[in-house]
Order: sequence, then C-alpha cells, then structure tokens
Amino acid sequence: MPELPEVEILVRHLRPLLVGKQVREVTVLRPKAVRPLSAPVFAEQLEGAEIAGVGRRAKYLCFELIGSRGSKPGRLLGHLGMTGRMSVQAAGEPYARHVSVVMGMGAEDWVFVDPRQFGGLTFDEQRLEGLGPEPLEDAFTEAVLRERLGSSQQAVKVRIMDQQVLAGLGNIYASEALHWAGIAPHRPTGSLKSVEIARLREGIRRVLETAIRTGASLALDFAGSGGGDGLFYYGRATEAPASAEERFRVYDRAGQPCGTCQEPIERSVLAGRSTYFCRRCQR
DNA sequence: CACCATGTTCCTTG
DNA sequence: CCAAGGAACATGGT
Repeated sequence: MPELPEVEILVRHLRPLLVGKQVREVTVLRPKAVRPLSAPVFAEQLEGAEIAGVGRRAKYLCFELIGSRGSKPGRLLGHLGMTGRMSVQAAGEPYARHVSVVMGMGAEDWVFVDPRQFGGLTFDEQRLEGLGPEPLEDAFTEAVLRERLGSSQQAVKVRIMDQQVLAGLGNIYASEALHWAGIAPHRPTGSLKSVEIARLREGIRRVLETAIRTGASLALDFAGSGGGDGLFYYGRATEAPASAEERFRVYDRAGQPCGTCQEPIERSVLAGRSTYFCRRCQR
C-alpha cells in the first residue's frame, strides 16, 4: 500500500492510537524486517521507549521516540515496501499471516505485516538523507520542481519517481499526475517547457491531495484482513467499494477509453514499470 | 503453467 | 558521468 497518500493516511490513522503509549515488548518474527540489526538488538533499542509522535517523510513513517529513562531518544523509521501494512489490534488477538514485527503496548499490539518483505524498520537516519522535497508543502513551487528536474534527458516519468528528485511519487501517481498535466511519460525531462512544468507541479499536488482526501473518507482495512490488496482505493481494497469515479484515470486501464477524450489508454514500459497514458491527451 | 504486482538497490551495458 | 535495461528480493493474485 505504499505511495505518499497511503502512507499519509496510515500515519493519521496510527497517530492517535500510538502517541503516548509505551513500547513494552517487541517480537520480531521475520528478522529480515529489522536488518541490518539482529532481532534482539532491535528489540532492545525499542523496548521501554515512549512514542511521542508519528509522522511521515517521503514514503517513510517516522515514529518519534523518547527513551524510557531519558536515554536513547530517537526515531524509528518504517517503510512499507510493496505490500506492507500496519495496524493496531487487541493484545492476545491472533496474528495474521506474514506478520514481521509486533510491538506490545499493554492492552494493544501494533502489528507490521509484510507478505513480500520488501519493507522494513530501521533506526538508520541516513535513509532520509538526500530525499527530494515534499510535494504537498508550500515550499514545493514551480521553481523548485524545475530545479529538481534539471536538464536531465531521462524520461520524465522515471525522473519524478526518483525519490532523490521528488519525495513520495510511485508508479501509480506518477502516471496519474502526468495524465492530469497532459504530458507524455516518455518525454525527456529536459524538453519540458515552463508551462508544462507548472502544470506538472499542479498535477502532482492535485492527484496526491485527492487521493489523501478520498482515503481519509473511506472505511479502510489497515490490517488487510478483508482480503484486499492493501492499496486503499486500488482494486476492491476494502468493504467500501471504490466508486467508479474514484478509480484512477489511467493506471491499470489499458484499452479502456480515456475519461476526457475516449481514446484507448495505452500501456508501455519505462524503467521496467508499467506505464499508462493517453496518446491524445498527453504530449 | 505464465505473467503481473504499490518499491528499492545493485549490476551491466552502451 | 549519464541513461537504460535487467535482476534480485518473496509472495500472492489472476
């Protein structure tokens, strides 16, 4: 469930459930999730800490920690990879399949589930170094985007998915933002005109904001126990079926008519990733 | 059985 | 140095 909007919604969901709680007991069921630390070392670092805040940077969840006795403060970073989920359940409730890590907090357990195990938890602050700007912040102006894009000849879709260039966009919302902006995904970045960069900035922000707003209004299945795939409004993720008008405009819609011009949506591959676009609307 | 999948990193080739 | 392609990671869905 992992692009900026999904992480942001998850952060908002977890914050009131975790802030102020003390981590009593940490259980690592899949050691890979806490690499390169060993499970005991990881658990020891976390146990006793109080969670003072939950935030987000790019696609990372940031758990601000206060050491139990004023010591070892710091921050736990979580990444969902491709299939990671996090939820809070009653202590004693049986774990779902593919549970990687559990933090016992007294009456509740915080659970990290990750079938493909591409995600993980770390205390390594270096993971945040060099990340591009947050696209939803006011500071993300057209000038900033232009500077970040630079004069690269890389396809613009590949470029905006680079987390060092811009934080938070993944394969779905990159396609969506480019469709909104009317820009073909394979365009060399350096060929974009000023107007197009302005539109791209707008598209990125609108697409992300809309996704967050939509996700915030749905009954979401954070634990993934409903059999959904975890992407909130991708597929039939929750018991609340995503309405047709809330589905993506291009992503995973090859062959279907473009919502604005009826031309069939096309699929191509860029940097090994499926890319969807409308040949007529996007130049 | 085949192919695809929201992400990231490393390696090779041109 | 840059850009592109492929593979790897591990599991599930169609």
